[in-house]
Amino acid sequence: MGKQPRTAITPTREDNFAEWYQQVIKAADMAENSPVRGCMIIKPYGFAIWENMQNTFDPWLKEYGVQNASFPLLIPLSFLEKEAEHIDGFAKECAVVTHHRLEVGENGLVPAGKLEEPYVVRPTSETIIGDAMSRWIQSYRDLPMKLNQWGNVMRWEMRTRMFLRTSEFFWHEGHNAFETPEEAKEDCLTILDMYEKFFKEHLAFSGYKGVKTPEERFPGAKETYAFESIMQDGKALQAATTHDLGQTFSRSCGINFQGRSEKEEFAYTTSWAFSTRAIGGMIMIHGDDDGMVMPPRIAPQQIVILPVVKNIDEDGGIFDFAQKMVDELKKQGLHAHIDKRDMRTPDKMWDAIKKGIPLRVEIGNRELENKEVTFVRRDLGRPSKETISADAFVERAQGLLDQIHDTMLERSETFRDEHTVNGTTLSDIDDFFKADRIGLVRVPVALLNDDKLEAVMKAHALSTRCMPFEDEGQKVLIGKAY
RNA sequence: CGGAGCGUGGCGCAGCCUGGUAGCGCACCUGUUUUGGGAACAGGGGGUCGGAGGUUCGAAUCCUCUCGCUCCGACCA
Repeated sequence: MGKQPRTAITPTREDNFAEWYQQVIKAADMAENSPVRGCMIIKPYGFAIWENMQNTFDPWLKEYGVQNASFPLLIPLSFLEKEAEHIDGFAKECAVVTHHRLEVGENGLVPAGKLEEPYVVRPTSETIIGDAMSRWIQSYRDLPMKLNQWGNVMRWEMRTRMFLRTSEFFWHEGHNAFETPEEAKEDCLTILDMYEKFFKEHLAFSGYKGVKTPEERFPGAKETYAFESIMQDGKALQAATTHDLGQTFSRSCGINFQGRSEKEEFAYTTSWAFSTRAIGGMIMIHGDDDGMVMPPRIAPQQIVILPVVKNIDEDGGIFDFAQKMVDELKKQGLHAHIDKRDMRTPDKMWDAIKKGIPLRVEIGNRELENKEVTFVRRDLGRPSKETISADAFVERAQGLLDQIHDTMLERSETFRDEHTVNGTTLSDIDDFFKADRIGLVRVPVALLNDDKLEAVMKAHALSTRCMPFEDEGQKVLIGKAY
């Protein structure tokens, strides 16, 4: 191939953000579309990110007293019917299983064996977990009960986008039950804090913790809390939510128990989740025009070593030298590897760049002679190129990764701050979006009662994102969202 | 579900208007020289044009129906 474009990804973010997003996923080899409508294939490099998220977050849940379990993929239709609001929210997007057999017909296989009662492929599991809880909880002594499952759900979305909205997606869904409403609320806030910690300290996401407006609440919830993040195109992304379900589901599912006062009582339940959508958020927050920029603590590959050799079979000792480094780095728990593929070095470099590997190390004869390495930080690019002794690199590696994380988080926070503007009136909102500015507008919650707000929101395809805790419920963020 | 666009080797496209059984770039394979920010030359393999039906001596090209995908919108993790 001849001249390459200035950036590894075409188009650039500025030129066409949506298309750029797709191209980053493709270039990093994270996922691709599948033969199934709205469902994607998560490729090994993409799935490794999800596995790392699980490996990080799951121990935190266990520490908090949550136990993992697994509930059926299929939910009896009648379960969904139990909760009116819940149905309103999900009925339109349910895949339904109506048969249990295939027979050979004139035009191929046809469904046979019609089910008495259809099953719904779970869009979320409140009802079936609630049903189990109704049997498992008999006494206040059985509370609190904290359950979680890592699994997949299906929502027949009209329009899908890889990672951000697919018909089938992976997530974890937690379902807790408590004796009192205070405990349930406390649970929601505690888990929201865990989410914030996870997103900030591991994915380098900035965001706002806050309460959802009634329109944006989970169907059936008394209150929904969210960690709301902002993407480089100014749109908000709900990265994680916790729902205070009050007694809605305990009443419809029959989660009752004998209380301390010997009376029959209904439990207070919560549910909470984040999904593979977080990967989409990582791309849109951190990615640049050369592709993915992976947050170091979640990166499947943190350090890649590129041996710069003339001939892969005559490396002059570079591989041994590099392998010793890898061994040392691995002792520190770092994910380091040598790219030994039979490819040209420049192609390996671009591959590492597009995959967003935080630290790229080059070792050629120049380095070998002096026991040195040359490294480049993905977040800063070429200007960060440095040559230091191999020993020093091994010593500094963890610190460098931490610095990369800090830089990425700081960038994200700066972006959030620069793209959140304060307003006081409806026209502040209108003017902002009329001027094609990107970001969120923070306005007094009193505006929510203004009759004309709806028209303004509709005109610019806006929604209320959340009422940030930091504003003590006095302000609401309004903007576009994924 | 409304609007727009598109389905031709793995990917991106041209060909279609003015029918004559397929072409380009990248990727891939072989060889030589290369390899520190996307290599060069030479040779080579691979598609029947989303699907069905129709018109025609003949269809990727024309007609009808259908399926699917992408983007914008409404809905939503």
